Amino acid sequence: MFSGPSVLWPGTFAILGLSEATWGSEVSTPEIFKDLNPEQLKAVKTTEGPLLVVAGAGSGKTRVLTYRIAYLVGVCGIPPEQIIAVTFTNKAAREMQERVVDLLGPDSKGTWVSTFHSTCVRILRREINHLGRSRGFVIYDEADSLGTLKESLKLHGLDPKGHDARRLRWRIDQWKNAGELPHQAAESATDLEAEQSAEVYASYQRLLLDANALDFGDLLLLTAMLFRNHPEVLGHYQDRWAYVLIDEYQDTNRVQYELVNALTSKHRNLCVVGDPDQSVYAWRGADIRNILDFERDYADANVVVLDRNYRSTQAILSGAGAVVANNVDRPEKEMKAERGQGEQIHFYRAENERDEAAHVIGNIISMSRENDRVLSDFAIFYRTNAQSRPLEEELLKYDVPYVVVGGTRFYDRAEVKDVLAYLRLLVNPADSMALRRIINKPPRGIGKTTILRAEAIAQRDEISLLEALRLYSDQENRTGKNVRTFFQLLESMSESVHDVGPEEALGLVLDKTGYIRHLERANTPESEMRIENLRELVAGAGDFEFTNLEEGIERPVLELFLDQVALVTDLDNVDGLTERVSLMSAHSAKGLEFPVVHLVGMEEGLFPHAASSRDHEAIEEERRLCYVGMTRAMEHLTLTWAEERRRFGGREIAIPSRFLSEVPDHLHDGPSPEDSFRGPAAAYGGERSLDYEYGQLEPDAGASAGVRVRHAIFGEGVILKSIGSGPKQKLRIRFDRAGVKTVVTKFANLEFF
DNA sequence: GTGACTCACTTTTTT
DNA sequence: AGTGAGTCAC
Repeated sequence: MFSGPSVLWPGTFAILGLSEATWGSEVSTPEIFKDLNPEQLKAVKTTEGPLLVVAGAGSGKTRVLTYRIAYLVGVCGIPPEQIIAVTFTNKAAREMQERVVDLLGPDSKGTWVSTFHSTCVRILRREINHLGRSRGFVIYDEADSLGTLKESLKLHGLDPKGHDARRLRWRIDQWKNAGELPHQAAESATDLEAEQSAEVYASYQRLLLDANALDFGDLLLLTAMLFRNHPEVLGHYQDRWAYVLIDEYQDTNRVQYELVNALTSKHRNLCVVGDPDQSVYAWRGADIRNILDFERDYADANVVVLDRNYRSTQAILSGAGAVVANNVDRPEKEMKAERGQGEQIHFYRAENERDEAAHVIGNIISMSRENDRVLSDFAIFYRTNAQSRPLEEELLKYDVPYVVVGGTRFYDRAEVKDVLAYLRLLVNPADSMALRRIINKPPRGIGKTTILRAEAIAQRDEISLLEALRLYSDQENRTGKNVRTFFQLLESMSESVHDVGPEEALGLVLDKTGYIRHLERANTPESEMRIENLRELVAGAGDFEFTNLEEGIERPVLELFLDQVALVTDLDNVDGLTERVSLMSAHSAKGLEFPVVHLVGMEEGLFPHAASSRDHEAIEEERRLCYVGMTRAMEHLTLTWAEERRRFGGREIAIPSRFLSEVPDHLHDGPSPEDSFRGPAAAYGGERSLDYEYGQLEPDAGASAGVRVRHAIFGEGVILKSIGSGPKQKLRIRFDRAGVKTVVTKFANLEFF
């Protein structure tokens, strides 16, 4: 926990502008830096040239970053606006900003602390015209972007349904993460499928351009393009930011690497902070090589290793360390605990997910009564967001206040997206995804047929969907009338919406469209909740307006609001001050810490997740994720697993996670994971057996989703679902060659491996 | 064009 | 178990 004084040293600003030389060395270093250990101090004071800080879990990484900024400004006299610090979440950015202000006072605000994505948005809002595009672009979220991709699939005469679209969307994202434009993707394509995908990528980009929209990947990719093709623009930012700090460097992907490189290639004052053991975003294109190769890429780099852990007890740290030590592809590193041994890690074997929830919540309730514990001391982590439900039910049962971080974003709720889509359309009439979304919400008699026809016209005449639709208003039939009414509605809003803030604009939309009245008519608990959410949205817009009034307004507040909505996540709204138990995925937990942590669902197929058990690298990432989860705990850590779990509506037999058996016995109490192994499933316990040993699959034994099996006729496949139990147990299996089949376990003679 | 119904699929993790 | 897409009758 950060514990710096709120005022650093008297007369901070008296020393502004003084160089370190003026202050001499160690002796005259301001008092506050005595809080740092020698390595941390070195990381803070090595201000010139490239610096890699390998900061293990709990080693005071954020403290180093904030003190470094304080040092640069307060001691070296660097103007705050020449410093940029980039983080991964808005929350981390805000936290860092606050701490810097604590250290240096409000005048340090000129330092730019923000995420890669927000930084890119701000740059693009100023400079995107250099790429021949308009500054008024909108940011498409996942759903909009998937919708757009489906449109482009249609253009290619391909089936836009389900799986393929998602896979392709993912593929395009990977290209963007790698910094590749469509033509580069096409060049590197080695097979027909890749070629075709690259073509779809090209037309997808075309559609985005038509809608004047950027997806998440574009924010980074287009900024990289800007820097590639416009040295004068790059030069401006290189000079502006003479000192660059990057947090969570192990999670950067290739475009981000390129951006960082470009920005720092002139002054070379680059400080990156990261921990290879906490790299958990490879699936999103993060390239662990960025940190592993740092010393090669920057031959003159200084390296500081922070290996003292101030957060966790020895037991927790050793347990987590023992788990991650099983990774082969990992530089040798061991953390030293500064705190005492502490209590053992606790293991709990639950009958099912409800028993698991009851145990965890019971534990929290009884612990909250002792030792001055407050509810915000407690956190529950899981691998997948869907696991929050039984926990929430249990918390509700006992009236324990809690907050679920992540999962469905507030701004992803249908009603919220609808109303925001009206604003988006008003701000950017080219936004066809927004138009599609709201054209008939609430119902106004403009249905599928009309939209389909308008789409065809839009495509043929190369006009926007809105323009195409406008052609219908001349028709003297019912459709024509409905369309006219719709355009009148838009016009009645468009004039005033530009002159008012987001709060009023939302009110206007709700009023004119009759959206709330439509919900009220439904009069169900569901619709009431939606109305409640919309009120929350309006209130949130009011807050946004309020906090953004004093900032220098470069663009209409309404547009800033829409940017923020696109980039903000629930995680950004966690504040440790509220009296609540926190529930979140292990990914969301990164960067946080809690005195008491429960890590639930430690089962094969869940954690490590089934989707990751295919290859070795993915398993290692799961293991790092487990390490991240465990090392969030300061004093108390409980790992739980269930022997049986409801998943996809059916009951499934679960096998304890291999990570459990990687925690040395003497470091934990409670049952051993081996205790509950059923039959030959024991052979499936460790990674060794996963790769090399085989067993015969019998009913109820190890038949959980995600387990790979081999069938004499159908070949290899992966279990999707187990139905029933005992001799009648059946398995739904997706075979690599033969497709999805249902087999009776007893007769199928399956080998698993 | 709307609403009720069926069915398939979902679950990784997030800016 | 719950959602979203697709189908069908009005």
